[in-house]
Amino acid sequence: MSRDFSHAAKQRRRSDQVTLSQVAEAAGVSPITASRALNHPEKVSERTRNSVLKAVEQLGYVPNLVAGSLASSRSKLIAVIVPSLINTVFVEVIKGLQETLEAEGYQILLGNTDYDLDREYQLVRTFLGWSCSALITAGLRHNQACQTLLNNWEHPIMEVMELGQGMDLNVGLDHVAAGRCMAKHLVDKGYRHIVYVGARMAQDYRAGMRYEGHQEVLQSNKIETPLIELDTLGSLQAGADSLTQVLTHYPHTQAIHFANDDLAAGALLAAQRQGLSVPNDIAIAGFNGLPLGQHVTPQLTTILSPREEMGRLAAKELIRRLSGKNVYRRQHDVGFTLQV
Amino acid sequence: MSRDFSHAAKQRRRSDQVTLSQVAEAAGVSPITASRALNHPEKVSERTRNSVLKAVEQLGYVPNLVAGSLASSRSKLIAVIVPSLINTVFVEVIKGLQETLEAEGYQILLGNTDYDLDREYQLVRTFLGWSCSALITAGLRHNQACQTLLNNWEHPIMEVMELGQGMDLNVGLDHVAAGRCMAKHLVDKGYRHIVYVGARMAQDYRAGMRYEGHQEVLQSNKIETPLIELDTLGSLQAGADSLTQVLTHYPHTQAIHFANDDLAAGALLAAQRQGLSVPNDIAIAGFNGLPLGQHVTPQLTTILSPREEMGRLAAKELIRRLSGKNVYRRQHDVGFTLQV
DNA sequence: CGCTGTCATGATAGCGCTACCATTCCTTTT
DNA sequence: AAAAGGAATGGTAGCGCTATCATGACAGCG
Repeated sequence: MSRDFSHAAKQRRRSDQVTLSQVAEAAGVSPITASRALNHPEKVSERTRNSVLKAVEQLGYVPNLVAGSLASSRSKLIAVIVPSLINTVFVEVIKGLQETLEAEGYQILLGNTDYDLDREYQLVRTFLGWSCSALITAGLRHNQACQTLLNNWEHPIMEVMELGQGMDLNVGLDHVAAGRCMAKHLVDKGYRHIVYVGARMAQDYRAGMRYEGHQEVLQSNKIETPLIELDTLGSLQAGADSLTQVLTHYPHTQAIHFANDDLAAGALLAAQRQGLSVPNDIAIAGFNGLPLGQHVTPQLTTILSPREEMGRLAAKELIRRLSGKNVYRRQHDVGFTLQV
Repeated sequence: MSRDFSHAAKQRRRSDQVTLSQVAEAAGVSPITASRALNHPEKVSERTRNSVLKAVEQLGYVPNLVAGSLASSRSKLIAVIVPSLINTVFVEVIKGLQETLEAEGYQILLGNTDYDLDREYQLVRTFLGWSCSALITAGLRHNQACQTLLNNWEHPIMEVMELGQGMDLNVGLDHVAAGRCMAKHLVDKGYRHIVYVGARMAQDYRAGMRYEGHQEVLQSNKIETPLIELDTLGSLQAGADSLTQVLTHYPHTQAIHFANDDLAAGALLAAQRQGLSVPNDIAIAGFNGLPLGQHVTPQLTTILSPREEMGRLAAKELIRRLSGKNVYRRQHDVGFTLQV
């Protein structure tokens, strides 16, 4: 009869990773004390702490965060979901978030929905599975499944970019008001033939909200509200192309209100190449306040949104909440500035 | 004597999360079969699979990926470490990576080193703790600790952006050659007073490599190689400012070779504002081929690097490796194109 | 008819860590 | 002096999942 090695055979340390127990042994303490030395240094004596840290160093121990998260059902992960990385706007928000969160030791789990709410739901599901400590998502609109899932989730949720009644925390700006603001500016300047150019507004519904504000103002001034909607997302090229389209369809156009600065700058540069004078022959307005807009001549008329600041503020509020403090406000309006 | 409730008291399901066991029970199978139904659907009968999926749906089960990763010591996480998010170049690479990885069900764990190699080491440590399946990092230079850590790591490592002898996989381009290429172009055009403008080249050492190539060509043509180095990272504003600086220090300058397109475009637009004709009064060259450069008039002379493509290619090679196939090559030169 | 192989499923034992209580050894209080 | 409180440490038992092996059912085969 052969010996029973079944138990030994079941040993399955698949990696030769150094574990906390080995560190503990080397430091002459119990595993749990070693854990405390690393995660709650104030709870152990200085002597113990030092010997544990020394052992960590010597053995080249790298904490297994997966195991730690499972045991504590907490993690230093924060999910960030954005609709696009092409649009620099989101990247700038991510930058603000990242800067602030990383300083507090949080890691960003990044997801891109490509403006698809079903994709968003999938990402949320996955991210919840990683027991993230919080979720940051761009926008207030979600599909039903996502809404339900998030309502039953016990961690903070931060919705950024736009302002409104969110699920939990919210930092953003009022896009309808921004659209109104720019439209009012154009009307006040005396323009009466104003075209709005948007791109995939069903997806980028915030551009749609700005168009709503735009419409409101123009209609109350009894002005037509022609709209040109592009299939492609904002880019310099799309902006340049749209200029031709506008001039063909609406030859009397005096001003174009673009959904964003990429489009506007593309059109402005294209206009110059075609020998059109801006704003004498045609006025061009954008949205976002991209650096580019401030460097072209003439400067682009645009609405400046504090994107990095929005990210930073959102991250800060989230951290307050995560550390158990009260948040100042659940809703933050970061506002916008008209830049002429 | 009081009864012993210690066992009951220790029950500590801290969340009311639905577990796989509950799903299994609802579906009338064992937990392990439920696990198989979800992760290896081909290994269970269709009947079983369906009843498990139904139970998942009904109970709103969200898999706990942390537990799964711990048990299998695998995860669908991929760490991505970049030196900056301000520089759009890295964002474009991330975009390429993200697009490809997300399609294969991988999640991106994003880290930003701010061009600090010690910070990079910290990030790597953290990310290894999440048992990522792979690590993607920008650049071939790492500090000693990081190098050691990664050498002992058993998962694929992908180093992007630059080309050379890496630790494992590598996708990038030759920056010295790029610098040489542009310098040669400027010399061939007949310019003899050429200034190189870089920004924080100790950190952004790839810009430094391009400067090396630039120097090489100029020196072999017996041309001086004046250098202006800025403290701030590339931006339109910095480019505009540097133009003044160049013209003050080197009034005879015929051409400026900028470390990147942000700087170059900023200078070009500033030159136009000052009434200088480009390239007659002064020629301006950049690096990267940002869309902006192609829309200003005249078009920016630049070196086009396929950044999104680089990300996509890197992701694809990584996925090949992760799925156990052989990679085509460990090193990929994505090349560059001179755009006049 | 028993032998082997294949397929679907199940039982067991961890993955590496931390929550929760228990214990020890002090110092402080009345 | 005994009781109470506090600080440092340790033992035990999971967190929710999957790897590994074991089992049972059934088909094919000489």
